[in-house]
Amino acid sequence: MTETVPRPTLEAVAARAGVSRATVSRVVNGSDGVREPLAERVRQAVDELGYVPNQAARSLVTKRHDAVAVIVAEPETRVFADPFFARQLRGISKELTAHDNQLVLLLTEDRADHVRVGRYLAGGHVDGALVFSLHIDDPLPELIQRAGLPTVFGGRPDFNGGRGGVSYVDSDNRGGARDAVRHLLGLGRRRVAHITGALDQTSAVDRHDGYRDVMADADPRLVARGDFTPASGERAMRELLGRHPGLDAVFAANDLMAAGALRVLREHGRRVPEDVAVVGFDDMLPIAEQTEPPLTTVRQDIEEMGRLMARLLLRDLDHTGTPEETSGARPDGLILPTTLIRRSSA
Amino acid sequence: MTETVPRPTLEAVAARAGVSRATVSRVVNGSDGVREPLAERVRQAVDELGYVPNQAARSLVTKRHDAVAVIVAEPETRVFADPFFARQLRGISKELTAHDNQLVLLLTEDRADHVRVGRYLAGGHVDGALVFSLHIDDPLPELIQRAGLPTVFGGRPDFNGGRGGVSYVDSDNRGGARDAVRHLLGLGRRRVAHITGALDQTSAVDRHDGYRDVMADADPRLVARGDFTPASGERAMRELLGRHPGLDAVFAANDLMAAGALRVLREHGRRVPEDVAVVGFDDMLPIAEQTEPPLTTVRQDIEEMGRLMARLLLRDLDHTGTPEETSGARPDGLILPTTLIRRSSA
DNA sequence: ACCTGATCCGAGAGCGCTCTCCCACCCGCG
DNA sequence: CGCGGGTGGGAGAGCGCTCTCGGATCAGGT
Repeated sequence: MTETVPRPTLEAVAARAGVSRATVSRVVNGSDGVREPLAERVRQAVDELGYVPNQAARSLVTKRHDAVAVIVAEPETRVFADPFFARQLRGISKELTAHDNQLVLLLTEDRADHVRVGRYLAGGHVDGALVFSLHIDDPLPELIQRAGLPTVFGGRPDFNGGRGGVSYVDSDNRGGARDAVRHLLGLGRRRVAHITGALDQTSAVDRHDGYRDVMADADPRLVARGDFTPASGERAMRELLGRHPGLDAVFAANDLMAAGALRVLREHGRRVPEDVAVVGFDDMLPIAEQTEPPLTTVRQDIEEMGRLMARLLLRDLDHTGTPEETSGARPDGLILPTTLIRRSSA
Repeated sequence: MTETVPRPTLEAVAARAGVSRATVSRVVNGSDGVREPLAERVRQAVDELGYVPNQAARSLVTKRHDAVAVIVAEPETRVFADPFFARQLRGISKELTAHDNQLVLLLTEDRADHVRVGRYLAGGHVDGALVFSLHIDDPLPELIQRAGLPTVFGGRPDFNGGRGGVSYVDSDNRGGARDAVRHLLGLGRRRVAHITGALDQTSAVDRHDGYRDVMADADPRLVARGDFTPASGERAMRELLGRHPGLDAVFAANDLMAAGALRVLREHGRRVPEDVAVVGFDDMLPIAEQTEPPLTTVRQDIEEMGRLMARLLLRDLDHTGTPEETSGARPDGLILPTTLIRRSSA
């Protein structure tokens, strides 16, 4: 059926244009040193034959692959329940394709996968890696750094030995949390509670820190621990209501938990926002818009985050010519601003 | 900092083991014809040097890449708002890595991207493609098929000239819809309305067809058109309520629209499920569980779908040796069963 | 007119691997 | 004890490209 037509080679193009392989190569790769009439003839031959360079042959000699790995650690299914992943991927994809790089996706679940990923990276198939490590003490980040590939992390990683020189992109979780709490204070609320996320993730820790920055001397009983799931939001809300019935506001570390909290508040006859104001985090759509009432929340530009990760990495990869600059001048972390989205819940 | 140590080559391993390159190659690729004492010596040399084959050099001669492209067309952002994409990707990823294949992700948005994708596929970087085309009359599928690569589609594609021989994996949208409607009838409902999805997608068409299979002679005014968004669900529900106030059940083509319908029903003082029973489609979490009341819906095993797509493709790719079998015996479509998940809304 | 230098292009090596020969060796048989 | 078939292992070509190097060409200066 589909006859596998042998693809034209550099040689063929050269023959047709009546030049040497070297010249065709020069034209194809856009290097100067080929005068106009000749260059045009080559370009025409390329078009006529529909020539496309063989990437394998090329990287065999250049040692570049124009490909980067995106590694997503997802021991839990939860990662996949939210739409962030896709957004981030899209940001990355856009930036990558704009620079003619391919995106090789590596999804990992367990230790066995880690080994595989390590081998893959060491195997020199890609020029760099973009890594999403969600959990503190995840061995993956270190493992990857040790592979010696240029790497950018999504979300602040937490290395045991903070060696510095780790580049990453993250949202301003702490600042966003501060904004959320200040907004509640601005509404005249004084007993602002907090439902934390899973504290084995830096984002949850940072949001909690942001809350404490503003509510430094608040009653510690105003803080209940959640794990980012809706059920944990409900549980935490009940807990808070039980031990601190007088609370007049809640800042949940994500929208899912905020949605859970909302349900419990309604159950208990508390009106939102009149009796208790609620603020979430993420602006996870369509959830945040669909709660009752619609959720006031902290938005992070997740797609931009992906784009920046890719940009950072690509810039690193271009530094091939200057070995001296490679060691110093590394931009450690890049923090993206967040925006408070005001809906009806606060 | 990270000294780029030159990776050991086949040559180096051969030297260390005291054999020829060919022998090492044989051992590494698991082909027989190397006797045990020698083979062991080679394996040891491989370990000691930490040898990893250079994929570029390998595919240069084998013309295989052990990589498949996953192409996602997403002219609209909507695709990214739902978690399906990620699930499917995970299914694909699992199957692929189990067979030592890489996943190259290609996200497209507009015509320009189509050209790029076409070139990429023609460029022979991957052995096959997995394609998600969401819209009828999307030019991408044809374009990809023309590239001559083995391809499997996610969701029933809609070619103008139904040439057959197109392999795809899809959920049993029609059967699932029938189940949903029959369930409503089983509840004693008689005036069952339907909110369609965007009818430029085969999934929406099929679900609509399923509804009509069961409600063949229903009042056509019981059908309102939506486009899979929550807002369209609300709009459609209002429309239905307006022109057919006596309806006692609604089958929405997805959960997002069902959630919108639920809100409108509440607004109008209709109790769910007492006055109006509601069934959705997708079992999109966490939405489906979080509505009030929790949604009865049709679940599709989205991860399995991804896995099957990959499996189908890989099987196709293995058929390299037998050119005769390639033309015939192609499994056109694979339809996955759906399950009705009973919650409180119906 | 001759030399110098810059510029353009071609020849050829070689990237790391696979795979087809082909030779050497082992065994069993006559 | 020699011969043939079978089998294990090596030699070497070649996949399609890049890139260095050197030769040719051309211009300008003296």
